[in-house]
Amino acid sequence: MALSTQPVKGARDFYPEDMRLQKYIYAKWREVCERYGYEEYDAPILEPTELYLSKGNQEIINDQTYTFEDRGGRSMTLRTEMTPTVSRMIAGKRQELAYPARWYSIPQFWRYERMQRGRGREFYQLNADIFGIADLAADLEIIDMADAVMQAFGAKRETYAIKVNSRKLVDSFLTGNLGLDQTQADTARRLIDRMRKMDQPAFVAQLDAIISPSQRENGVGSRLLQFLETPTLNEIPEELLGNESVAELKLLLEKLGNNGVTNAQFDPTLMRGFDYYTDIAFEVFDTDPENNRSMFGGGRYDGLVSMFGVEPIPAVGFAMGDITLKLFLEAHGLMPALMPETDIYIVLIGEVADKAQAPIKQLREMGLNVAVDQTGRKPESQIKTAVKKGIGYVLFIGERELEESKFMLKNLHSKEEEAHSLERIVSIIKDYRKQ
RNA sequence: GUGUCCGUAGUUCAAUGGUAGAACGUCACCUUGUGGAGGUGAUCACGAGGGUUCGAUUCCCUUCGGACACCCCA
Repeated sequence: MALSTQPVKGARDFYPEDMRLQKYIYAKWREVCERYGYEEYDAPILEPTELYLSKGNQEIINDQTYTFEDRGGRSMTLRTEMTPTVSRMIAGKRQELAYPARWYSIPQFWRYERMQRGRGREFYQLNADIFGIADLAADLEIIDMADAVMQAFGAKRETYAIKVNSRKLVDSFLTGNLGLDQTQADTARRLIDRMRKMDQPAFVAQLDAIISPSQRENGVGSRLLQFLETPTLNEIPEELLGNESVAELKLLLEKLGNNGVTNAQFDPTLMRGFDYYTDIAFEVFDTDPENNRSMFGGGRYDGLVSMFGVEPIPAVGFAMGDITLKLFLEAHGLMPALMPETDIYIVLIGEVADKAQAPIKQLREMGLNVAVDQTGRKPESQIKTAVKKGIGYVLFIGERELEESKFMLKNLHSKEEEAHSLERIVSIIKDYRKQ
């Protein structure tokens, strides 16, 4: 039986045209991160399984990771997210780093999942984190940067919304104001996370199942519902007016607005998992009703670095995946027309391969990306290859050109052609690149 | 893990219980220094395995792969 030409299930091959888009995305990601002063880092794709276990969810490890034993009997896991890894790196050099540390990375991740739209088993994510700032300023910067990434791809603010919530606020409301115990609060958070996907009666029924009869008599259920339906922070229930998280959220949204990020809004149902986030959390949604999905998000995770047995370091970060981003770009007509990297395709005419080496080399030394056909086929076929590759120019090299040191350059879009010196060719191509 | 749908040339599709066609593509030639048109020719497929059957690409089962939803989403 023949070997399969397909990539492994759930993973993608990046053919050159796919890679071109990928490079475009990475370039934008890098550009924005570096504009905010973030430095790029990377780490191994393999981590010891304990790194993920210590977060406490055995089921995730068993069912949703690529985990195996290496030849030394160690349990290894292909990384499924970057936050534990970057926290490990920060913890490892905590004494010598200059804080605040602003780091970003574009790693590949593997999750053993059932595939569906916008989710494969292999994907890339931009991860950006800031360490060492406990103040709201860090949350502001991260959300502002997440927005800047969307802007860099040409997204209009009405096409996406940034929903913001505070884990601290929700926790203090559930356990403080409503008097739920920790187990109840955890269960309630999971339920709230799904609220937008359920109908109201089903939600209320499940909520009633969580709270005790005496709590129900105290109006716990209806108070929670009232909170969850808060449209804006100005309409927050009275019992939360003094909560400092409310003031922080207000300040955050106000400052975001001042930065021009006008599409950020409070959403009390936003939970964003329930693992390591400790305070502000946010998620960016596609507002298109056809694709009204959460695209990416982030938040504050002040406790994670201390998992390595060192003093905690405050941290805020976000991550956005390449697959969901591509869906967004497609849905909103933001896919760029990408040019091939090759500037010129050399068509050799006659037996001139040897003599053509010198001018070709000169073109490359002057900074052009030059591909030579090399097949010895007739010019027609060579040109067709260049057209198919999407290359902008063809340069003919035959006896005539070599004698005159002027080479016939043909623009494949305009079909115009003219003989030029190598220097002139270089300047024409460099002008073309700028378009 | 559950459910629904789907697998035919490189691609997009068709037909058929009696071993498959087209379009586009690719390659060659018409046209040995010039592409997108046209002509001629060639190339290339029933995902895999098993079952029913005289005979299966077609029906059934399994498996692999794909799409979507649920679950989950770190």
